[in-house]
Amino acid sequence: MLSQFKWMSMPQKQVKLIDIANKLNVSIGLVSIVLSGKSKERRISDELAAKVIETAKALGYRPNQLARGLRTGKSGIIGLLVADISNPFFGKMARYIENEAAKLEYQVMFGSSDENPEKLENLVNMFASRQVDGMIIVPVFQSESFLLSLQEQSIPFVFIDRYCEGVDEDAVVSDNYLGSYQLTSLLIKKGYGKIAAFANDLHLSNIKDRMHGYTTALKDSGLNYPVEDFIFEVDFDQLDTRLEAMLKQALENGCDAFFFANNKLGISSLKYFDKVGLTIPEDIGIVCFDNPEAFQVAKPGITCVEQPIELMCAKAINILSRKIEGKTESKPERISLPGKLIVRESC
Amino acid sequence: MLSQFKWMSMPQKQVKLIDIANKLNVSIGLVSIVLSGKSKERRISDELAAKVIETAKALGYRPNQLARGLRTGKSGIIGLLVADISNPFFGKMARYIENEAAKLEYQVMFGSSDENPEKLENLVNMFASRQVDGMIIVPVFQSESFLLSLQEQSIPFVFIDRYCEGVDEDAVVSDNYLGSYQLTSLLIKKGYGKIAAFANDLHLSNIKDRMHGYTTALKDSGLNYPVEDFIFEVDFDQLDTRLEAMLKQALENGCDAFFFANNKLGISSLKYFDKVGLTIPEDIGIVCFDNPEAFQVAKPGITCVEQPIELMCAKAINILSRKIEGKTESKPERISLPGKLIVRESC
DNA sequence: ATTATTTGCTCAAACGTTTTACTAGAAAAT
DNA sequence: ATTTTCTAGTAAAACGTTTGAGCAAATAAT
Repeated sequence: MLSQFKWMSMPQKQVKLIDIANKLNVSIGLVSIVLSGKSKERRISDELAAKVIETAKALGYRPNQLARGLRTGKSGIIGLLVADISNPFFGKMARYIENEAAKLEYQVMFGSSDENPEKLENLVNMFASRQVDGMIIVPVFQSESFLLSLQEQSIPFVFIDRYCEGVDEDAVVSDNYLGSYQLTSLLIKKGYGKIAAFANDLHLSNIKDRMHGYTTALKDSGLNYPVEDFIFEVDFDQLDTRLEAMLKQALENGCDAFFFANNKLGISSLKYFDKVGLTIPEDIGIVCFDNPEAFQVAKPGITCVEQPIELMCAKAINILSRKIEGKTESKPERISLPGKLIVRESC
Repeated sequence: MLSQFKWMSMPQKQVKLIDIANKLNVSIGLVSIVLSGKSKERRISDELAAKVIETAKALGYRPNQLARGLRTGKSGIIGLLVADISNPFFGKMARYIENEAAKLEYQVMFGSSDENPEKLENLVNMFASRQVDGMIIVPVFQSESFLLSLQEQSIPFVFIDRYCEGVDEDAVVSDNYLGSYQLTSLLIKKGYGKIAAFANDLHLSNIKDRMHGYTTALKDSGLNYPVEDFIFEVDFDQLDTRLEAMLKQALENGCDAFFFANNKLGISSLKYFDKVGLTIPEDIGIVCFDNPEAFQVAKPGITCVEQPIELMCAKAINILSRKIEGKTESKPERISLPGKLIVRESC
């Protein structure tokens, strides 16, 4: 029985312009003109154009975007460089970028840098090699020099989530200062006196701004303690090993409230507090940047600031597409969009 | 001041093979040979090869993958088609696919189908148009016919998360039957008598298998009630509007326990139960497929089955890469990998 | 000393498009 | 009747690679 070997059937070459051209005895260029929608301006007769379109459809023609891209110099691809696509925050970002890009007929390639400048560099180079029309980049610590060199090359990009100190490029971020100020102020208003702040990497612009909001809120409230004793830095890759020790340390320092600079820190800490039997908000108060689903089902719910991810992505794609089209009329701008304060029961 | 207009500086054309060739007064082909690592087999002298590599580095050469791909017929890209990249389950999948693909020097493009067959078809066509070397596809309801036609074309793909009934292709899924059987059995063992099942789309193979595990566990325990009255189907896009009504209905039907077929249903329902003041596990028992972070911080923690996503992705890439290399020796296989039962306090 | 082989490189076609320049014939203007 | 303009199309170069075929010089074999 042949049917047994059905999975061995095969090839069926891709149909290309020349196949259509041959079938209709016209030139290959004509087919190209018609199929790229230039029939009018190149005054191809309507009947012939119709015939071309028809046979293209009949034959199942699909343009080869590699060839097209090579010829036109546009790949129709946007590169998205996040820290880690499996982090729900970046997952959402990817989705909105995908949506916005699709509106402009772009497709998205992504890469996860893991906050590692070398990985970022490799990925950016790969993307450039693939002739992406532009990139949306979450910059990482110590990537300035490379990103500066990237600026010299003719490929447009915009930062998202964070900006990069030494690199004067467009950036779209949420208002990290404001959100953190609000969260910290809320803790203070609720009567918590010694508030610890936990962050993953104090070098990143978004984290810096969040810490700035935190410290300023403290100062504005007249709370004066050696702030540096209350700011804890713990890398994501040390989360399992170092976080608990630091939380314990903070508690020993007399902290009765916690400000977490992002969802991963908040979630991991929540597990710890549960383990050691601290009750929220009685024993300790908690607030956090980001609004993952976990904060909604946690008991009590966690007060937080939700970032305007969709808006950020729309803005970013908007700016990027203008840059791609060469409308580089204006100086790079840093757009900072306010998030939404969500008050729950954790403080 | 010129520095004011720094952002207006520009172009710096991409350097290509011919630039290197000219600089060294050698042929363009030679440069290509050296840079693609074929110096030995094409016996280029070591010193010249070294010089080529050196100047390539000095000039910052980056191969144009569009041109390369056009010539070689390989793009080095794998397409990943998920239902929604912002769903943490698929986010993790994307990450592991990215990792595994990177090992084989592939890059990943993704697309979200939203469980919509037309979107899926469009995305697949776009990917094919971009000459992806292969695809990893989460098939959706009513995409059989299109996927069958895709089989006819020479582009290899493998299913992940679900298989597609009428389409005989390789698939890597988690053991949905087993996991669901375990979860349901656990509920029964704990003494819950009337167990409702909630699913998003009863047509999908993974959901079918989960329901099968659920019903079989019931039957094996001698529990006999009109199962169809206890299976609720609610689409993701109806989650906000219909879910609550169905949960209420289930409760009115006397259900004292719930089996949720995926994380989104579980999480949303959790919020509802909290709202109406039902306590878990006393009033009702709960189990769920998937292990999102929310289930770890929820109080009580939610008993669930964690899918072996990383392993699934490794397997999928493995199979796909073999297909890409044309080693299509064997009949398509369906690989089903067992997940991990995580018992918490929700039942 | 001739022939055969190896070494180290060059040539040019090809991949599938897009697009500029051109042309043959028809229609319009002189 | 000749020139001009328009119409509807063709031809061919170009995009940046890879690669099979070829070739001259050097080395080895006879």
